[in-house]
Amino acid sequence: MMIPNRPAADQATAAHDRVYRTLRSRIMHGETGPGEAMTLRGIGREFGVSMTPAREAVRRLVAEGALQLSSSGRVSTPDLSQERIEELAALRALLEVELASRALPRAHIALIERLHSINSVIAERVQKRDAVGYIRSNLEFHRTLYLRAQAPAMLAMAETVWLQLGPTMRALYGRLRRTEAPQYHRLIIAALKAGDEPGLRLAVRSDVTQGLKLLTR
Amino acid sequence: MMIPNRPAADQATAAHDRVYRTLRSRIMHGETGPGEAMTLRGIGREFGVSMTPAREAVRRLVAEGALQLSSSGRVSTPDLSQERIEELAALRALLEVELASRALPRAHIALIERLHSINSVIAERVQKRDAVGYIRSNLEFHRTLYLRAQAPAMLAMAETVWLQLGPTMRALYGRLRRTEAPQYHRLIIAALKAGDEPGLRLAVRSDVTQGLKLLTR
DNA sequence: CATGCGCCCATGTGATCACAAATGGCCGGC
DNA sequence: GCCGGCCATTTGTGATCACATGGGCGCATG
Repeated sequence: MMIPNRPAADQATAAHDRVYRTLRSRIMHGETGPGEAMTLRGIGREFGVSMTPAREAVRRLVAEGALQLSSSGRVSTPDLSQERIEELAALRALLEVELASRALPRAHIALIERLHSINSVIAERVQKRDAVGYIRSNLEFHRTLYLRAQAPAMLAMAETVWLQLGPTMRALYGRLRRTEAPQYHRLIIAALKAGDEPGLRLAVRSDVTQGLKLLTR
Repeated sequence: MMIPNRPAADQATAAHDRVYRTLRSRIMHGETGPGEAMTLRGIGREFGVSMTPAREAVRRLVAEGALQLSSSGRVSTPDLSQERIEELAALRALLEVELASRALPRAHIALIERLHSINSVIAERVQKRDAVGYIRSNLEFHRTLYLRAQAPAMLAMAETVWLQLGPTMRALYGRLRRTEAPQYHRLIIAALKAGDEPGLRLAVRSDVTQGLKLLTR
């Protein structure tokens, strides 16, 4: 039996939460491919915990759609159907356009500069063909903007959609042979600067659905 | 009418799933008030299971926002702030308008008749001052319509919002001294019959946000 | 060589136990 | 009479165990 040492005040998070967060980050940022299987004992072994916290973390991720349970209880990252991907993209558009719109009146210059700097990180990742890094920075760009919307429930929903799309996104951006930062991010920044709400809505919608388009053809 | 919660494809469900479904239904339909506390051992005792399945069910409900964990891990139904309620109402509007819009081209006469019949059940519940029955039938009305949208992910998100609003809804409709079925449901049905999409969007939006209005004043 | 069958082990599920922390009430002091 | 600290009990967390089941792999057979 493990000795439940008290690691003082720095690590207040429970074990299952640490497992949950790590797995969630992996899935959301495309570090695991679609249909990848995992076992509770395997997770427990990796994190040095028993099956109990592993199970709780997995349950939570299943509830968020980040993982799938087969009929026999086996867990794996979901392999999304074409319709499901389109639906999730539509959800992204719906939610993120609204979030951007709500963030617009609160977007002062410091935010715009921060977005600009994240955008150059994205360009860097793109040139290095670093898919995971690209996805991570791309999501950071969006999250940074949406945080200004002061709408935590809505942002949480958007992140849930990102999570579900995570494993698919790597495959998606893998076949995306681009060498420059996404053009629509520049449009988003421009619309923010100009206070142009219709333009912002269009730019966000385009940015969010662009990936889909090159998957369906 | 019984609870048409799920397609009922699986009857031999695991214990934690039975606990989960029961608690979820209770919370969504306003059978538990806001801020109500529960214990894992208590849940286990009620359902005749150990703490393990109770914990899994609770974790899942926490992930969906149906339950809240205090800093010490105590679980309770959330007591939503005013801003949170408004945000969730905005989410309902956003998602459900889209769902209704997608359902419109697929809404044939049988669906409309079914909605009409559910609506008379609602009227009955209203007259009996049966808050839980009212909420249940009201959600059934919406779910019946949205099922036609063929957008399971979007519907799941809408249900998650209903779940989060559940405990608040009873308090809400408790102070709603109405004696007739909601007028906007009739507008929704009329718009469906006429194939009037803008009218439908407006009617759904109005129906969904009406409850909020009488809470904020 | 291909195919089908059966067995073994890996895997998920749920119960129970040990432990630490928080909670709530009780008692004593002021 | 009121307040504060102390202790018993309740509660969540995580480990371990017993059990049923499904999957995969090897072996036998046509």
